Amino acid sequence: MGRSPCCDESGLKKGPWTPEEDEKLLQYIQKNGHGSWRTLPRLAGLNRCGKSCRLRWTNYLRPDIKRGKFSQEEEQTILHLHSVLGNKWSAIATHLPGRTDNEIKNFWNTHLKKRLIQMGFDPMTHRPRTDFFAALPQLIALAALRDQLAAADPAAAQLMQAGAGAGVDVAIQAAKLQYLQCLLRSAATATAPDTEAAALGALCSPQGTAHGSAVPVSTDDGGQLLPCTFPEAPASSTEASQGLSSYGGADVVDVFACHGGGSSLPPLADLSDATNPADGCSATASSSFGGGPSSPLPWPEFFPDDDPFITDFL
DNA sequence: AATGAAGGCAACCGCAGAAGG
DNA sequence: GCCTTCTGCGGTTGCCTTCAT
Repeated sequence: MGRSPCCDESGLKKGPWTPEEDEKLLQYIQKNGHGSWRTLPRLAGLNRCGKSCRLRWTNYLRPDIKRGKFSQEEEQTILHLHSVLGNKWSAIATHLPGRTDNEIKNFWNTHLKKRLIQMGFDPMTHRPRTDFFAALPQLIALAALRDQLAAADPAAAQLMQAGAGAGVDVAIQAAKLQYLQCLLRSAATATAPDTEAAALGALCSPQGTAHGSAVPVSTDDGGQLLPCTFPEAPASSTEASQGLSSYGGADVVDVFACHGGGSSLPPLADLSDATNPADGCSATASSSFGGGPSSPLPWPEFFPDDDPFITDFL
């Protein structure tokens, strides 16, 4: 392009806005409208570039801006829309009255994205991260090593328990939870209608409204999407669920539930087909860890019948 | 109480597309 | 059709605040 940025002009102020500047900009726009952003600063008596004025207005001074924490509903809406639209912050912002694209973007980057990663989801695709399962054998091996150490040398095992061992426990429990979500998703995707709007709606399980919320969102073409509900996942008394919940309490559970029902993306072979050898859930489980055909779950070692994790879940 | 780390947010930068001449 | 200008968007940065040690 080669066009020099408008702010290159020397002498123009940058950085945080002062209350006086805000007042000038606010009064000018309320009186005259913003018109041409290029000429606005001069007309309003501001030593700023037009771009800076526009940003200040759209992200902060606009009277219809809603400030404060994002509600649960807004959070879910962002997650849904991001799974469909990607990083189209302005498009997402149109579905959240009073929220700016910048605010949503910041919220995504500082909260939601991290949370998805912690839960083992790829924040861009909203799918379970395959590397999570790929790393599982190593984690299992570490856990086994710790157990052997415990038998041979309790002191050494204690040391390990205090270090990596604890992390392994959490990882294994997280894997269990994710695996179960995969199983649930397999069932859910089998019945999901094949339309974008319905897929968005199907991001959430239809049952359960314990503290769920219905979030009707519009599609770009003006259509109304199915309202989404966010069921409360079964509480677990295990360390794993406690550990996961500590990332965000009920929020995490809700997000998980929301991501457990499918997506607008093409059906995943590795998720929808539990017998698929490439299945990130079942193949790794059954082939690598020897789940027998008699077991209702492919990972009998990890899902014993009396596992509180399972009993809580079922 | 002091200090460093981490988190959160406002603002800037550069690019792309639309609009106008 | 081409060039220039303007606007809007998404990514990134840097400062301020909060939290942990």
